[in-house]
Formats: sequence, C-alpha cells, structure tokens
Amino acid sequence: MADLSIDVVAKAAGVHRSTVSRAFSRPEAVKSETREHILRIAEGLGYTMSPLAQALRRKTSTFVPLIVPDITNPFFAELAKTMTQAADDRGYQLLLCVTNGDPGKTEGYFTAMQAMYAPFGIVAPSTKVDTDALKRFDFGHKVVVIDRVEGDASVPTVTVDSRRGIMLALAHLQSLGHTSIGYVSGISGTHTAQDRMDAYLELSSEGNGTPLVLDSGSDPDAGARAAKHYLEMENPPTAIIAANDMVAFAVISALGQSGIRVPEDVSVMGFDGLALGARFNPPLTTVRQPIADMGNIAIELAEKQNLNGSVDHVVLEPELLVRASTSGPRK
Amino acid sequence: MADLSIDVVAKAAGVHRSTVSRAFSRPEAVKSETREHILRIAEGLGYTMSPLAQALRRKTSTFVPLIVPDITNPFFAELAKTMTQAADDRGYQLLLCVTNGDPGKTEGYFTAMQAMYAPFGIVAPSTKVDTDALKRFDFGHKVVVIDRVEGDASVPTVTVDSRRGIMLALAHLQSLGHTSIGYVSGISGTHTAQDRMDAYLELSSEGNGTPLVLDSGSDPDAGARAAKHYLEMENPPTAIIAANDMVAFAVISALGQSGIRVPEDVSVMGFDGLALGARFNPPLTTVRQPIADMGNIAIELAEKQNLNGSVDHVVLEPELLVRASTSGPRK
DNA sequence: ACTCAGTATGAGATCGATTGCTGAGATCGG
DNA sequence: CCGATCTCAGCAATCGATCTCATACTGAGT
Repeated sequence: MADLSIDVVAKAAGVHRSTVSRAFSRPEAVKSETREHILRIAEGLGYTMSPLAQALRRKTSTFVPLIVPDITNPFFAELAKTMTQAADDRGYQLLLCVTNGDPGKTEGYFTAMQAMYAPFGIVAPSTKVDTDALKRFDFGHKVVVIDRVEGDASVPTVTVDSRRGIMLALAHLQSLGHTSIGYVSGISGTHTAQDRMDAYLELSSEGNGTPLVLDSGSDPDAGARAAKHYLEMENPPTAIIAANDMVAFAVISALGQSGIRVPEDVSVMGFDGLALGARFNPPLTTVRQPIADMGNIAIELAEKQNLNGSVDHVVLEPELLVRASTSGPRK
Repeated sequence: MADLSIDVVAKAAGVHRSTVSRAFSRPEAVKSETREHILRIAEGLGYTMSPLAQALRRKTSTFVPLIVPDITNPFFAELAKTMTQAADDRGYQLLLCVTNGDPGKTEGYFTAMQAMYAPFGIVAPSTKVDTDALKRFDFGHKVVVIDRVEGDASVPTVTVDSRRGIMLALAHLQSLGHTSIGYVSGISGTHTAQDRMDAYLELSSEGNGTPLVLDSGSDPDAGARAAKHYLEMENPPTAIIAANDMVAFAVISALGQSGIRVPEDVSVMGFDGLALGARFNPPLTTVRQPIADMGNIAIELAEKQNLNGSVDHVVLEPELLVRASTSGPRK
C-alpha cells in the first residue's frame, strides 16, 4: 500500500487537493457531483485522512484523554469501557491514560494532550483535584472531573450523590433490622471518598447508634484490617458498609478466612455496583452508581463547555441494588 | 501560554530552528555549548516538541496501540497496566484500544494506528488472529500477538504454556486426592482457550478418569450453567478447573448460591492469577500467568522485530498459586 | 451586452517539526 | 602559508492536511 496522501487522491480525481479536502470536511462547499466522484476515487484507493496532519493544521483534534489512576480497578475499567463507546459515538477517540496515582504523570498527560490538540479531557482523580494546576494548562478550561471539586465552580463535574447513597445503604440495612452498622473506608483522597465517610458519620449517629469505623486506610489491606478489627471486638456490628465494592470484596474475603459467613453472620454492603459484584460469593448487595451515564454525561458536559462555555455540575442519583450479601441480623 | 513552536524557541535563543531541532533529537550534532543554551531557553519557556508535527515529518511516532477485546476483564486490565509502564519506560506511549470483540473495530484501530505512524502494535485477541488480515496493513509486519497464531510463524507471539498450566492444576488437585476433576471453559475463540481445553481433555483422560466438561460456552453465564450442571449430576466431580479466574469466580458464586461450599464441598481452581483472586471468597487457587513479563516481552519482541526483522515466539512458564479454594476431597 | 451576485475550484501560505545540502570558520599536516 | 578535513549552523524542501484569497464560470436583472 503506497503512501496515500491527499495529493495522490487529488491527482487521481483530476482536481486540486483543496477540493479533496473540502469534499471530506466541508461537503456543502463542493458540487455534489464532484464530491461523489472524489469520494468514490478515495474509497477505491483506500484513502483515509491523516489525523496527524489534520490536527496539526486545524489545531484541534478528536483525541479525548480519559485520565484514571488505575485501570485495574474495575470501577475505572467500567468507566473506560462505557466512555470509549460514548466517545466514538460522537466521533472522538478516547485515549486512556493511567497515572497510578502519580500527579506528576497526570501533568505529563496534560501537556501531551495539549500538544495533541485534544479538544478537552476527562479526569477521574485519585486525589482532590487541584483546579489551579489544571488551569496552568490551556487545557484547564476544558476538563471535566468525575468527582466533586472544591469551591471553584469553574470546572464541570459529574458525581453521584454520596450522601443519598449512604442513606440508601443505611435504610436498607435498618429495614432488615440492623442497628449496629460499621463502616470501612478503603479509599481516600477524593471528595467522593470523603463525602461517603462524612455521610456515614453523620447519618449513622443521627438515628440511634454511634458510628463505628472499622478502618479508614486506603491501601489494599484495608479490608483485611477491618476484618481483624471486627474479630477483635466484643460487640461487633451486625452489618458493614464498605466505601466501595472492591473493599467490600476484601472484607468478605478476609472475614471468610476466619470463618465468618456473609450474610449469615454479618451483612456486608458495597458501593459502586460493579458487574463483578454479581459474581462474587455471595453476590454483593450494593449501591449502584450509574457508571454508563457518568461517562456519557462527562462527554456531554465537555462538549457543552467547549461550545458555549457553560459549566455544569451534574449530580446523579445512586440506587439500591439488593443481591445476596445482606440479610436480617443473626439473633 | 502563547503558542510555543520551535521557531519561537529558535528566535529566543538566537539560532535557526534546525539547530533547535538538532539540540533535541540529535545532541551530538550540535556544539554542546549551544545545545545547553538552547535547552535552557526551551526549559524556561516551557517548550516541548509537538509529537504530531514530529510524527508527521519523521513518518514514525512513539504511539504504541494495545488492542484488547474488553478492558473490564481484569486480565486485560492487568496487562494494560503493566504494559503502560513497560511502554513508557522505553519512551513509548501506550494507546489502549478496546474492541469489544468486534473485528471491524480492530481493523479500524489498525488503520488509525497506521495513520498515526505507530512503530508497531500489540494485540491481545479474542479470536484466532487472522494473520492475513493483519498483513493487509503495512503495519502487519509489526504486530505482536498475545496468543498463539496458526501456522504462520511470521508474527511474533508471546503466550504461556497452556498445557503445562493445566498439568500443574491437575497435578495439584490429584496430589490433594481428587480423581474426578471437571472442567469449565467459559472462553473460546483464541488458541489459548482451545489449548487449555485440549490439554485438559488429553491429560485428564490419560491418568485415569474420563474428562468431564461441565460447560463449554464462552458467555458470562458459563459459570452459572456449569454450576447447574454440577448440581444435576448424580456423581459430580470433587474438583473443578475453570479456564480462567473470572469463570472460576462465577462458578464459585453460582455454587455458593445453591449452598455448595468451596473448598469444603468442591475444590475449584482458576487460571490467570489475577490480583483479584486473592480477595475472592475464598481466595482462589489458580495457575498464575506472568502477566507483567508478558507485557514487557511483547514490547521487546516488537522492538526487536522492528530493528532486525527477527520474529520470535516466546512461551512463558505458568506457575501454581495455591490459595484457599482447593483442599482434599470430601469423604 | 454588461454588471453583479453567487458558486465551484485552484493557488499558495501555513501548522510545527526534520533533514540533506551548503558554506563559514577552525584545525592541521606538510 | 595553503589546501584538505572537520565541525557546526543556516537554508529550504518536505510531511499531509486546511483555509483564505483570488479567479472562472453561471445566470439573472436591466
């Protein structure tokens, strides 16, 4: 396959390259007859435009970076999956960027994406987003954050209502008869993590019992520590809410290792609604976040901001997803 | 931040743009004194070269596509994670492309990557790779496949030894005292999937018992069906090998729903060695694939082929990873 | 027949880099 | 002291597109 530039198509079609260019990107500017002729020729040659050259000249591309801390975390994986779809439905090409939580890398991706003339980007942060840092890049005006951001309302965001989610979880557990409900965080850094914890603290002390945080670390061992803590208590809670599904898995696994059964001995809930949860043992009761919606909305927000500068903050509603990891408290 | 081109740096440094270019990409071709001066100026301006313009002119870039069927599958996620690292250790930038198993999309990515002048690409297929289709793209000469390929040895590959993996699993189970060992596939399409199944069929009939395939579908419900099948048997196997960890999870989950406990009632093994397995309930005994090595080697192979045209086929050794989902058979 | 508006295409500069070629000055042996 | 060799840096073409401007042709109105 020889080198296929716009010029060879132009020659083959007997027109100037600017006409070929127009035939592709501004169809109304060329007589439909010539246009079809050109398109046919191009098709025959198997020609497609160079996105590189296009981006260089236009100073805008269709590359949309999605910056996530860890693709191994199913939440981000599911997000990436739905966003890939959402992106190319709209003619963008999603570029997945994994930071491993390194803020330096995040900045690196930003400069790279700026250099690639990305029209905007989506960030699913692992820490509270520093909006000022964001703005150091031209690009900063065109980022949508999947988390709350502090004070500064100039960056569009999409989140789910953490408080409502925790409320749903608490209500579910209470309706089952639980009165002593523990919490394990396992995540931290983001506003979302903070919000969930705060909501738990506030709501659980409101009704009756006192809040009981089994662990508040954010490393992968949080689940194991929480289980250990649970085992050492003389009066352990009859139900546990984990800040996300992954932590819930870890808790259940660690508990299981010590012979504690879920939900017979303790009920455990997650927060995320990962597809994986349906195949856990037992299938995980959880608070579902509408991940697919988040992806779509993030892109919509970005487009909108790009178009008319509007900055929206969308808060989605979580919903309860009852599977098998919760039941009435053991008598 | 004004537009920063090579020319503005050149002007600021009082040299010609070609000198700036050389200062960056051919350091030995410019007097070290001038070079440092230029670099300092550039640094001060916060200048970085446009990868777009570079790629366009050089006709080669540092974008390396990793094409996977589904990023939601932790195997591919882990692969992507380690490869991202491996790639940018070597100065490449990994572009994650998700096909959802659609071969059309795969081809789309190929043409896109060709247009981006990617030096090579890595494919983790969901079907047997059609090497001819691969070669229709110039690009076809520069792809590394993470699976076996049929006959055609002209495409570098990296895989783990499926037969040996199954052997390890069988041996482990047998050493525990199991004689009736079932299998559930849950994957299909790739040579790897085929090889695991074949190895099971062959090796399990070799020793004593007859092979017992509980399910051979490849959809997400394979686990559930296998469990159903198990329950309906009058003489169910005492151990089950799943073709990969995800399927093992599903089997255990489905079994658990019917009150069958692992490993007390049946032992179940996976194949992959996902990090997730350590936090399953119970932690999953499995055959570990050296995923990180696969990623590194894939890139090495690609580079080597690019350099001297050599085509290697690396087969890695799997290893047994004993956790808690296996034990001696129930008496 | 002539101007004027309007449409369709061509010419050529440009985006931000790379690179072969050329020439200026430095170095050096004889 | 001179020509040969070597370094180092500038010039200009080039990669594959876009886009403003200019030009040719159409047809309508008078």
